[in-house]
Amino acid sequence: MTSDKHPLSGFLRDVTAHERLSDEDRDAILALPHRVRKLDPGAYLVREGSLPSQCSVLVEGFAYRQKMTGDGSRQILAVCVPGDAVDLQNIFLDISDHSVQMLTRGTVADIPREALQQLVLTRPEVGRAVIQLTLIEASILREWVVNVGQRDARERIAHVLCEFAVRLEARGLMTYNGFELPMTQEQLADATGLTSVHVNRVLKALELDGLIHRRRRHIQFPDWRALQDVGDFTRTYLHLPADEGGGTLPPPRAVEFKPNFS
Amino acid sequence: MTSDKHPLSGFLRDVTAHERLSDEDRDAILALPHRVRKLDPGAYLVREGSLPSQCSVLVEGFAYRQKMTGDGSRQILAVCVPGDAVDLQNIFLDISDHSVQMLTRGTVADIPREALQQLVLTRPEVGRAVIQLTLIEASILREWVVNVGQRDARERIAHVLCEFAVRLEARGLMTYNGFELPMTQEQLADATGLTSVHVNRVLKALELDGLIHRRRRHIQFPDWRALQDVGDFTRTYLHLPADEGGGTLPPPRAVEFKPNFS
DNA sequence: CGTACGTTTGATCTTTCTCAATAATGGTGG
DNA sequence: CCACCATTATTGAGAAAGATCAAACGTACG
Repeated sequence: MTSDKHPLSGFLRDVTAHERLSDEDRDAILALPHRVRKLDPGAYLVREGSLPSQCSVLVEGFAYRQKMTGDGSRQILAVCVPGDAVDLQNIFLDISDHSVQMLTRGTVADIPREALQQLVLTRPEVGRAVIQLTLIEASILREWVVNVGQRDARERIAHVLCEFAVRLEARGLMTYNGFELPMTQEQLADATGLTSVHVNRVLKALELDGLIHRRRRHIQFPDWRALQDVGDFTRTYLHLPADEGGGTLPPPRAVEFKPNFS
Repeated sequence: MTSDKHPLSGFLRDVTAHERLSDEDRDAILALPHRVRKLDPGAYLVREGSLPSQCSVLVEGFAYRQKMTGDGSRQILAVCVPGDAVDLQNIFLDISDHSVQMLTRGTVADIPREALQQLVLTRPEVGRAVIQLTLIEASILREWVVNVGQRDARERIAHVLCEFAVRLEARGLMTYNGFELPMTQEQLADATGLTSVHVNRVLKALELDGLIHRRRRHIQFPDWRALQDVGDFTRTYLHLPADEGGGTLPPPRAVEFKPNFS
């Protein structure tokens, strides 16, 4: 067990984000049997072609969904953040059609497949909430198809950065009006259908244009609105609960740079 | 009402494809209240941004999911075939993140949202079956990301054709070892993230190489195995029920061309 | 302190897009 | 049944975005 916090609390927060749940339902979720594991970057949570006997919830760290083509190239399909149930897809399907790997070091909680199935099928409100989670994932996936299918390199990268920013902010994972990009430029390339070389050039260009600010892997957004425009980004498809905002990065929180440099 | 066949029979077949259902559950599905409508090509079944009050099931004809970018280009996300519940996504989500339009003339059956919600939440086995349908849709979507993100034009087109062929065959909609492509080359382009001009050239090339045979919109597959190889196609991601076959187009059914021509 | 991995940059090559024009097709009204 | 119109399909030539190949530079970590 990790510290004082219940490993599934992030998951519970996620599940209840869209759906008020009774205390009973909430307790039932927290009472789910689970085993906590620490994992290194690259470790597999799900392997394409396998039948997983348990469903992992990401507790700390980041992971990514991924699928390989016949000639060995890789498409990254989604980035999982803490709280995400990493393979809801596989609760009711018998063969995993893609893999999930850790992006960073982190910890997961494994829940037996049957326990989760039972919970979802016997508690209608929990069922509804979990269905919503999978539908939102599908919505994000649709936007990825659009991103990779219709936008040019600059737009794609800007869009992905916006998506990360908003999703991380929604879970309070933004720092200094920016975030620690958990992926290499090569992984970013595999997520956008580009080459790492080209990703590098585009990042440079975005920075030159004052749309992002990079310091190591930390990325900040000096002009959040402009970046959204470049990336053709609108947050609706994320189906975030507090969607009254209308599309701004929460409180543009006094754009402060660490004055170390430049 | 159309002829002697129950409008929802195709949907029922779909739902029960992966999950044995009790007679009660089956009756409950067929007893769903619904209204049948005839629609012309281009008619909207769902409009992005709207909150649909009912869920349409496609009875006859084809439809497609679609999303527009800010600069007006369109990405086709999926093609719906008869039997598909066209907006399961929207049963439990309040704002549609994409549109669905008819591809051909056809008929749909509209089911009130609440009726379907009730059915899914109160009958665990039906719930499980419907969740499976949405998960399969997500799986297909993932493969589309891969297709558009990692494959070159020739591979993309070949892959999409293979997917159509297998999905149509699974519902007995193949004729003469081929099918009637329900879309223009421009729509095919929007589905693959290419230009209609380029789609045209690639189709020609595929035909020259003896991988497909075109006669009007009817497409046949003289060398089904080779086409799958070119398109890097494996049917696993479709999660078809009878998945013992291993990956061949059902019975290569005595490759017969209409001897009209060439 | 050196090795492995990630980033950055340059030069060149390909695929695919754009623009533009011409031919088929299918459907419609007379 | 035929002429006509609006789509859709096809083809060519030139432009561009992004890929590929190759090398140098940083940085992190054992």
